[in-house]
Amino acid sequence: MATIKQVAEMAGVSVGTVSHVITGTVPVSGALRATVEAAIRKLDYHPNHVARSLKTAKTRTLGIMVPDLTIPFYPQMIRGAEKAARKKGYSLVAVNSDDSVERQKDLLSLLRSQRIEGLLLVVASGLTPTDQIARMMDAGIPVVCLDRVPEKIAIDSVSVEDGSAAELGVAHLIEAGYRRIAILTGPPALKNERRRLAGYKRALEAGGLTYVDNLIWSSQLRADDAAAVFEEKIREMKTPPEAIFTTNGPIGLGVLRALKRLRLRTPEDIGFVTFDELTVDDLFTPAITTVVQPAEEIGAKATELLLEQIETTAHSPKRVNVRLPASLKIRDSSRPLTRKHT
Amino acid sequence: MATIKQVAEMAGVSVGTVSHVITGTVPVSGALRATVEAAIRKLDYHPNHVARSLKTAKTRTLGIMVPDLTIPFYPQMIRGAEKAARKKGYSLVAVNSDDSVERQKDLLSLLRSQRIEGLLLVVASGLTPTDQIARMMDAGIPVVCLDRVPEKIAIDSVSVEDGSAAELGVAHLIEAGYRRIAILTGPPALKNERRRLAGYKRALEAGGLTYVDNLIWSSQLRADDAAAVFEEKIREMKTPPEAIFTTNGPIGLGVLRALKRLRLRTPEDIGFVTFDELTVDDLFTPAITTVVQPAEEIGAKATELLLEQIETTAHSPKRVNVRLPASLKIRDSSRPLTRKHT
DNA sequence: CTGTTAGCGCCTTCAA
DNA sequence: TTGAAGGCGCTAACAG
Repeated sequence: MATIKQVAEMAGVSVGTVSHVITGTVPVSGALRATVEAAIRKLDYHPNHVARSLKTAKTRTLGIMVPDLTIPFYPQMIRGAEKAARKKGYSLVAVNSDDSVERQKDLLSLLRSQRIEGLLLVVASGLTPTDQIARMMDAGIPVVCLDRVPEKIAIDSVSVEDGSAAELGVAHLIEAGYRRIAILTGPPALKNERRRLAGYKRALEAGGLTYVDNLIWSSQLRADDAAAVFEEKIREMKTPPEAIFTTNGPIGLGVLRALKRLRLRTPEDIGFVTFDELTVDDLFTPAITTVVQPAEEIGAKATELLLEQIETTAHSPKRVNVRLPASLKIRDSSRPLTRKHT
Repeated sequence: MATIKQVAEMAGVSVGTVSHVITGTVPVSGALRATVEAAIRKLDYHPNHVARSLKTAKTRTLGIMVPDLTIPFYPQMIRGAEKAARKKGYSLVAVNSDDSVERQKDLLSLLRSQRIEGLLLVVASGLTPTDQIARMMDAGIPVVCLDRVPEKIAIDSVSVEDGSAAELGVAHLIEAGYRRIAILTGPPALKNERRRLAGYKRALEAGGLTYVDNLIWSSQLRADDAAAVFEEKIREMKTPPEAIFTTNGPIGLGVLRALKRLRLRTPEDIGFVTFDELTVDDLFTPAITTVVQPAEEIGAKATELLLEQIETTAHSPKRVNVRLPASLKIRDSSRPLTRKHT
């Protein structure tokens, strides 16, 4: 690998001059610039970011940590983040925590060693060790949380407007004539899940319905778990609910599997609306009505926030919590109810 | 950010000693080790990888470039690569080229500046500028290609066994009773596509069928394009084929869309088998029979190959081209034909 | 075992 | 506009 010194030699100038033409911070005469550039090409020289970073104490690298790259929501988010970062000349190093607090800890440490200048974080779903994050911020590395907003820590965040997004979905079911609407959320330990539940309640109230505790269920964030919980609940009820609302993708998928096993059709036997797209295209059935999060926007917005913090030396103490609106993609699973009900 | 010097000071030892306890290359007495570790914790010290890399000329970082993070195949591949890399203490920086040769060029340059020690590459689908890649290898940075195998360049690669994978799918259709089987491939410029086409032909021959040119179609690698080509072909034929085989996911999706628009059902009106899973779960219909590539394995195997090259200084000149077998996931769209045919 | 020290490649004053 | 030189944080000899 060629070094700046070799380039300087070949061009017959000093390393300083080469550095100047590369960074463009100091003017260099056209003639010299040309010889230098020729040398760069001839040697296939690529400035050593490592050395540059050491010198400038700036890596121009951001970290982004997600729980699972294979959940479609996250690659979309990453794509949004990457676009925003590149626009400002930053690179992204993406890591996935497998939703494990342990791994998250290791990776956080790794990212710090790599001297990322800022972190986009989707926290792992266990009890988030806030001290890890706090230490990062103490060290002057800005952190913006996405999607999941951790509690007990003042931190910038960007996520969907949980409450109104859930309201959107549930209100739609009510409007379609469904009355006994159950909800299956993720762990109540997650703030987002609680806010989605709150949105559900608000929608019911606005629709003149009262919520009953035994229609409010929760499970872990895995499809299998959700399927098991749902099946059990349905089995132990005399009359099943008219519709089910789920607050995220994996759980929605689990419910769908359970429905199949229970030989229940949607919407014929039960109405269904879920957070997050369950499949990649509209042409598959059952066509599920979904509350769609603006994944790319979330990634982009979070990155902008992060870069702002990085680039303004001023340590602004005010926390920003951006909430982006969701949209509703209406499909078959929430078709208006025609049967007679109370 | 604390430095090694501060740690040394607090622990009352030399930087050398601190370095020794960190790297573990030189034994340090238990007592000193303990004080040093205490200092590290107290200062929240994280070794500066940037400085270390500069000194050792090793970044322990691999690059991986894919055309599109939102195609499910690639995140799976990345996951496999990441696991394999982490096992050996390497990190991955993932970038996506948007399938643009231009962007690929920029990113290759960026990765070189970042001093990655090896590259896992899925080439962008235009005319791959092999010189870019060649220069990389000349610079001593090993490259392993995944999925798409570029031509006109001797390079290690890991991908599915294109030919036999296609054979698998087509033979299955034949066995199910289909006779006039059309194929829609991606651009013939891609070697993989040509090999899949060859597999199709082989399967036909083995089944005692002859292939006819007007049942061999190709389109760009985008769903829209595939849909358009398929519709046009179907429209201009007097008798449509009994089945269609597509050689990758986006194209398969396109055909599915076209079928819907044409009001053709599968398998009732036309049998259908495609490369790559079209949806995330089995419970959606139409349930399409697919040739499934071992995505994670491809990523893992490629990484192992790459690391082997990195860690053996010996510049072994022999090229390895690993081909992993695909499996067939049989679903409804290839149900045995019951109608009478020739 | 422990300490000392010379760079790794680059950018950035500072002088010329 | 150009060149010379210090030092970023760390590791790897080497010396003690």
